[in-house]
Amino acid sequence: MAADLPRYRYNAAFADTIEVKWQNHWEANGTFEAPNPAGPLAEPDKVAGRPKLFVLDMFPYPSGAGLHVGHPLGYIGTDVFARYKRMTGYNVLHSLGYDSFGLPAEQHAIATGIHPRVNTESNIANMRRQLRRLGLGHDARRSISTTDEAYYRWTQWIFLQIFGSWYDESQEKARPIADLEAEYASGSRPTPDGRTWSSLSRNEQRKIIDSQRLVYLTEAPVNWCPGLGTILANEEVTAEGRSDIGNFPVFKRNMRQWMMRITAYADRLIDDLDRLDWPEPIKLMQRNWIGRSEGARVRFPSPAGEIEVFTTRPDTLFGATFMVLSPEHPLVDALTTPPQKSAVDGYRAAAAAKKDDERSDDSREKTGVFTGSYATNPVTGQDVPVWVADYVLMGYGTGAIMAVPSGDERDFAFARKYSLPIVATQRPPQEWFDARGIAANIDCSTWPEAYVGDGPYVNSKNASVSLESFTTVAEAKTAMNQWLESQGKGTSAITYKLRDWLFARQRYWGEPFPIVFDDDGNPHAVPDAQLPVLLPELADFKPQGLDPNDAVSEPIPPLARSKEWTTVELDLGDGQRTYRREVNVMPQWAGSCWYELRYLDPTNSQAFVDKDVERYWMGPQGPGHTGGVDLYVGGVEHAVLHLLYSRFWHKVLYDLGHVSSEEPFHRLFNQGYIQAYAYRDMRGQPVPANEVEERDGAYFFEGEEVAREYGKMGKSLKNIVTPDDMYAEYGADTFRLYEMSMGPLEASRPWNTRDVVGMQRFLQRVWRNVVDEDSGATRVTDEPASDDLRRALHKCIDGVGADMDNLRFNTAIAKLIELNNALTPYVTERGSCPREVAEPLAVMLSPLCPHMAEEIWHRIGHKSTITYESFPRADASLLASDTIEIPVQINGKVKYRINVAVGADQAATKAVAMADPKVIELLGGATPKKEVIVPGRLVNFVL
RNA sequence: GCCCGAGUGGCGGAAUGGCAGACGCGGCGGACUCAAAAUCCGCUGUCCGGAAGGGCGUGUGGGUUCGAAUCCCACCUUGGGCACCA
Repeated sequence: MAADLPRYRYNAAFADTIEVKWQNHWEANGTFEAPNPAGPLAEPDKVAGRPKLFVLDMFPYPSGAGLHVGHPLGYIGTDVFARYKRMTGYNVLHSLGYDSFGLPAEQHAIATGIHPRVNTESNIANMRRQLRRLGLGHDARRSISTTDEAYYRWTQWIFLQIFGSWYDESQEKARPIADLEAEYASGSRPTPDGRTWSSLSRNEQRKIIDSQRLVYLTEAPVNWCPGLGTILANEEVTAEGRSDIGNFPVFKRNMRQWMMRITAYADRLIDDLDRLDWPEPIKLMQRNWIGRSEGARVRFPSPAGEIEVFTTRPDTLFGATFMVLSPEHPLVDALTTPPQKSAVDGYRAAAAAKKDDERSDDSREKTGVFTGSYATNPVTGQDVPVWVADYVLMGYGTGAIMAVPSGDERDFAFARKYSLPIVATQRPPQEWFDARGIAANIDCSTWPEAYVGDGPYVNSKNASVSLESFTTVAEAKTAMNQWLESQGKGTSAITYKLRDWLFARQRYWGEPFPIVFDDDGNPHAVPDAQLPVLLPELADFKPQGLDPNDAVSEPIPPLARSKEWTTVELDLGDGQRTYRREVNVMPQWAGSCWYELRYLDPTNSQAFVDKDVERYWMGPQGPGHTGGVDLYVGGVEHAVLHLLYSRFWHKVLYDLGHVSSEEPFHRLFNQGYIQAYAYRDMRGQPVPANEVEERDGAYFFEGEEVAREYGKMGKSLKNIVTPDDMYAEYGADTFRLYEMSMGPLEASRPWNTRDVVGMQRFLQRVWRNVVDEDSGATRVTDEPASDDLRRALHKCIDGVGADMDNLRFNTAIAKLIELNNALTPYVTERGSCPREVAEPLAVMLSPLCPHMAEEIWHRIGHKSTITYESFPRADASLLASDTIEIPVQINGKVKYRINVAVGADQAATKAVAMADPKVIELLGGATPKKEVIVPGRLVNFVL
């Protein structure tokens, strides 16, 4: 019965009382407000003399479903780290804002008629409430939302900075577009057709300039769904080429779109990865996404004109025995001979019906058809047949390849299937033949597969070039590239998989473009004084649905509906004129490309961030350092897109001199995910996970056996557990502690509510050791602790500090539990708790469970917050003991343990071992063949 | 198909070349209680054995080493990512 419980028992109700009390106290006192060196939040005297630390969580979307227990994992981790670092003297900036534009709010608005802003703001309010109750030490003044007009004013401003720039390849940086125009005007840069700048019409000049901007309009291939009136992502298109929603036809076609020239930064985005403190797998994913490949463009003469291919292996050109064109390649018609026409047309029709990822399925057998024509290999002069195959995609390289079956697995399989010639260009090493059980030879008819790697070149010379003196790919590539260039048959080239970023959406709930068009269709920047360009109020947020089968219609986005908004009178230097506004909006990525910068200076109305403030929090920390956020924590799902787009925007801002850091995120840490079990009944319907019982390894719901699966938490799987459930049952401190104790931060793990109670029991024991449960009085006294307890304390301090530095909160918690387990019998026996243990224990606990620590801190007599107390330092003299127990092994197996003096050398250690009666017995009079004695570690006798 | 992770008690995990299983959950036994809950104490990898003690054990099979959960090779399972990228 609750009435029988001690009045000051630490339980959920009591935790709720103190947690809410301290959350209110911290808020009222601005406990976590971080001072800036300059600008509106400047408190220079508080900044002086402290190192800085900028800790950042990935920007959350305020979902209408609210948080489940998986969401705060990273937020708790960064909070523990930030709180720990405050205790070691750092000026820590930690805040959290909301990435609040986006599709779900818009779809909610379409469904309900409620304005997306209303819905978005209530979602944010709910998420703020859930997170506040967690006790996160955020600087609330810095919490911005991308939908704030004061925020997206600067998103638009940055867009205009990018729009107002071009990439100067010679300087390898972005520069203002005015510089480019000045170069044309002065004649230092020739115009494309050689006419003088001043002889061009204004429209001609505009075309030249606009085509070089970092943001530009171009025809780009998209999935156009006229029935929905919008463009769809690949994943929104079904295998049948219809829309997921509404089942309307989808047409793949080119449409005029805003693009961002991220490809201009491809090399820097790859190269600067080397200077970042990121997990290697993430760097690898970015490198692969950018996909830099160095090779050559080679031209093969053919009856239909030259066919250009890109190859990464120009050194194998002598082995190119056929060519393959993508079915969409423009020369296919001209190359197809009359007898082959029906076969080629049929193949092309079949390929057109397939989706790219289907064509990209490597397990699928390669298919193709012969065009009937031959091209000429430019190094051998031989005729090579030209085929069409759907595994070659038009979107990559030139849409045509030279096939070298001896050196490429796909080409090899294709050549075998269609009996095309295979000529070796390199001799594989002997081991290669041995491993495949065939005699070494360069007759590929005996080879079971292609050979890829270094090896002496064979069959690789003509009258003017020979590769046969080379043994490595790199040397041969260089030589072949030189020859191709000297003969005018090709050029060395680098291609990238990365493509420019499609930056327009036919939606309502996004940032409007600060762009207007004149009567000639030329885009102009909206003057800075007129930012932000606000979203117009609308009654209906849906894109205009059109005739579902009209493939050539143009989208009518929601913003186009407001006639008084789309038309605007402006004076852009040519007098007052009428312009029409851009009616697309920006993608959700825009707002998340620079949010970390706004946390630094959230209220600045003069600049997106004060330069001194940016330099302080994010500037380079030494020569060659990129600068950027000191710790960025988030899930691996953003490995490519968000992290690449933000890096790109940041580099543009750096080039234009707006920021001092070259990279936005210096150190990246990928947290794991919390997942959960879900259960389905016989019909495959999810059943409530919290009502499932386990018996003998099987699972039952209402008496019927159900199947268990493991995966995400979600409403539809009926396995959601929310932070609110945890606050009600255990309190925030227990919840925080449990999430941190489940495993290392980077690991994914299953949620198990049943296990949470262990952390609550731990906090109860701590509480009871310091406070009398019946009276609420402190049990802390100034009596000194015993030597043993003091040693346990310092061992704990030493270990916990190291674990916190390395984000190893799970083992830090285990060490704190051990200390408390040592303290418990001590307090039970004496009825009091030594202050010299209670205080450091409270301080060490405070990053993890700040409310209880703050409560204890005040109950034992302190008046100010525990937040800025110094983290305790271990006394080295108390860490060492006089003797140490080490194992004695016989043949590498532990048989016995001996105690030796700390610092004993090999001889002394051996002497102790050999003198021990048990060791003598184990040796049984034999003389060891070998003795391995590692001082301080072990003794091993090999008999 | 390719790339990158991960496989340790009944469960989450600890140990990153030197004592496998810290800490927590669960389970078993005990104390307190009329009883139950809560709390506290003890035990808890597995096999053989009455015990003392011993054998075996980190997905599987090999290898390196005095010594391997840890390093190397091959395979299996599983999670994530994806691009036939020429």
